[in-house]
Amino acid sequence: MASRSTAKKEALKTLLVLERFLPYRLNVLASLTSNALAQIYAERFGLSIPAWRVIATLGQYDVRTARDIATHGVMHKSTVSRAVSSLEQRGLIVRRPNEDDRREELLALTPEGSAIYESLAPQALAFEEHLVSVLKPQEQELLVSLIDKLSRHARSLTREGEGEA
Amino acid sequence: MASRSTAKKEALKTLLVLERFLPYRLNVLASLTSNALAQIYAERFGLSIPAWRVIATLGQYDVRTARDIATHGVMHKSTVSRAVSSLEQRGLIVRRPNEDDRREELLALTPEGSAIYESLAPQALAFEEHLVSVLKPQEQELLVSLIDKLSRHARSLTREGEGEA
DNA sequence: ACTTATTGGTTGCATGAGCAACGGTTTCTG
DNA sequence: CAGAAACCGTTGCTCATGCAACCAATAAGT
Repeated sequence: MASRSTAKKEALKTLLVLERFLPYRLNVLASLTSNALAQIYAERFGLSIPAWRVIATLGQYDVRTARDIATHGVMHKSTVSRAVSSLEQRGLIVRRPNEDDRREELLALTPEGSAIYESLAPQALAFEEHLVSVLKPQEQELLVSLIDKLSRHARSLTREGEGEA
Repeated sequence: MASRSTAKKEALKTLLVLERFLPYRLNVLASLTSNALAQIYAERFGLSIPAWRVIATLGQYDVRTARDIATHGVMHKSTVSRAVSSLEQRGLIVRRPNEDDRREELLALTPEGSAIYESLAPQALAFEEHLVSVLKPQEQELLVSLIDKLSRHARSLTREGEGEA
């Protein structure tokens, strides 16, 4: 399992160790947590990640437009659009045209949607707590502050602050 | 922009603040860094994330099977399979059947693949360095150790250690 | 040795997401 | 006030990806 240091030709030297590469580590960790979390909202409620983010945002803010949700959840507007359609079909949210600006639609959770939110949010928080329970409270704070600092910086490296899921 | 605390019915209370939710934060940060990094290997070399991981792994280990790469890069085997096909077509890697076990194929970079690796890896490292330059060296170490601790723990919460990109 | 289970890798299928173009509205500008 | 520009949201297209079924090869069990 070790490295064959001398191949036929000059062995190319190891420039980068993937497991130590920060973007890789971040992706792995994000994937792990996303997947674990998805087991909650996908298996139990049939929600996709975007759908879950829509619900979480509406649970947090009561009423928002699709665009607000996209910005807030760092999702593409088409992603949000489809998630919203699907949630509406399932009767979890309602859309109401904004009479002041008829381009946009105000979205809100239905009672059924709220019920899901109220059931899901505590489970999500419990998961989070369980996840970070390996860290000391002090470490938890530190982690969050480091992540935020990095995120702010990373945002400035990309052209914009848009993105995907 | 604040919360309308008293809606028609009982306003549902905010249970979860998305921006403070760790899995969300991790996803945002991972997306930001992935996208920024992808600008390097996608725009300049036309590589996808899986392709880049294959190259990085082969650059690191010289010779591996597809399965090794999948495990190592936390990718699905079908993802790796397709990435490998595409890289082979482009002449960046070669496959050689393992005579000892003819189910598997040994993969290695071609000179062209190595050239890309040798050009790309330093750029990736430079990007990483630039990214973490907002953190003090001490903070960088801390971040990595926290991430690793969390990753190990998260892995134990999922059924397996497989995943996606 | 023969059957059965396991493993490495590929591929068809369905889903999901980004992109870009579009329709309908509002705002900005002259 | 008319035309251009910006903006919200939708949709067709394409591509990436996870899943599951599958083929070929090896290992395990009897």
